[in-house]
Amino acid sequence: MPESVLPPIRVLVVEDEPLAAEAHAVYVGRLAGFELVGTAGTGQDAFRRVAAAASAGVPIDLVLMDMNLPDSHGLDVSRRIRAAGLATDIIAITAVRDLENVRGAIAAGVVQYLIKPFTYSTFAAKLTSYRHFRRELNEQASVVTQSAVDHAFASLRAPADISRPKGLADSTLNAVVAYLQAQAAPVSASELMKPLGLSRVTARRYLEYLADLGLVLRAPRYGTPGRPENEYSWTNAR
Amino acid sequence: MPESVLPPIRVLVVEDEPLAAEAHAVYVGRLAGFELVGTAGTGQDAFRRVAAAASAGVPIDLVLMDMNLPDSHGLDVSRRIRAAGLATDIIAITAVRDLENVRGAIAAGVVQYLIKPFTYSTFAAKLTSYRHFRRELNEQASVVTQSAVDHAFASLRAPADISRPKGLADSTLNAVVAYLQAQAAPVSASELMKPLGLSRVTARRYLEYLADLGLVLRAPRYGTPGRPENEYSWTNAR
DNA sequence: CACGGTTGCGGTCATATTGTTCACGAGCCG
DNA sequence: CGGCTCGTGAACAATATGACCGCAACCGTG
Repeated sequence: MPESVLPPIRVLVVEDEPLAAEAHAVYVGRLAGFELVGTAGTGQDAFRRVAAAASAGVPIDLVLMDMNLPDSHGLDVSRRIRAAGLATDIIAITAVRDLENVRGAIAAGVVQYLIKPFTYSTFAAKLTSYRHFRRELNEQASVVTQSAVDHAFASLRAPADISRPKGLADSTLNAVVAYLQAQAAPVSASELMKPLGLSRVTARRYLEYLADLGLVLRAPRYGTPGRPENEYSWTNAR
Repeated sequence: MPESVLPPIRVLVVEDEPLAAEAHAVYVGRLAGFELVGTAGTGQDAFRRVAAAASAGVPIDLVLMDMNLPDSHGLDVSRRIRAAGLATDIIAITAVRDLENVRGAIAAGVVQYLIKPFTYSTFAAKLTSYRHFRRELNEQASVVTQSAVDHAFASLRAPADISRPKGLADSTLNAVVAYLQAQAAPVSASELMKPLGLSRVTARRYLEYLADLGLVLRAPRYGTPGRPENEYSWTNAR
């Protein structure tokens, strides 16, 4: 079953302060799987861009929305987007951190809430977890089970485990990546253990990590007796 | 922290089928910390009730929204509530489980997505996790931290218990469903084994499962020698 | 027209092989 | 020397496969 490479997630940065806007834009550009489609400085402009993109057939997938805009509040813009029925997800970015705003953000269908100031790693964690969510939904042809839906919703939450190789050693990781890149055909965990001298458990752990990161594709291999074996292949995309 | 100080979460059940509405109402009543404020049978009625309660100063906290309503779609009602800026959370309840609806639900700020039919324990798990979320937010003073917000979001979408029958793998199930949906003509178990690389036994097991769920139709195929072969076709129900 | 033979799928079971988890040990750093 | 990190091996759970038998409809003969 051919698994297509995912198109990048199209992002619009909404932020009135030029310096911050620039910073966010740079951050987005640094992340794999995201494509910056522009920045907007006002609520008006933001809504227009989102609506225009949707009707032009190249919808904006994600908006990084500052709450404090010169002409309106970010929540109002979010509500307008909702009211128009646009299928755009929104991550709120704000220095305001009172309860009412958080509640309001959730009620406006905001997917994540980032409090300024934040570090790049926090930012990256949020967006990565969003990418995770997108990928999981895309892997489903059609959502069939409650567990699949639960999984998708759960990956919208903020895990701190992104890009933090916990329990993984850099040297081993490098070896695995190098071997995968050299190999044209997909590789299974058992096939990895011999050439690299790793145990099955360890090999699988690294492959699984890379798959979660979206760097390798994972697909079950049928046809042999026994539980199906997952095979992993390096994605040359990007 | 004493739980009794919290006011109950006020719930509105939106469901046009009287039997289901009654069942949901009973379920809500059985859960501690929730208070049923009524049921609505149409989208119009639902919106009116939510708006009226908000302006009367006794806002509805949570709506259990059926997606299939006689006068409009649940997502449209959700968008209207959003557009009005009402701080009400929504849990979607639906038998429809395609990708588009799930995406749309998230974009409409839906907090959880329950697939009908569900057991009481699934229902209870979803509402309990929502109650957790409410409590966490209420425990905060007016100023919140990033980690507190993260925590709240996480428990908002915490996965509940699941009940995919054992012996079936999600990835295989997805592959089968995807193939069935892509195929216009009915498919037999043997015909499924080649394109997906599955054995006949496995293919049949998944097809049989989907048939039991009512997602595919099963019919014997006559005219060929040998025992008649069952053919399965995706039901485009809805 | 009746009736046994042929055919090829339906259903079940044992088997194979991996995924997962857990406790433990080896190396490293302070 | 103590604590932390990472890999290993073993035990257990999960899940597809192959083989086997029986069945239900076609297909011949009488």
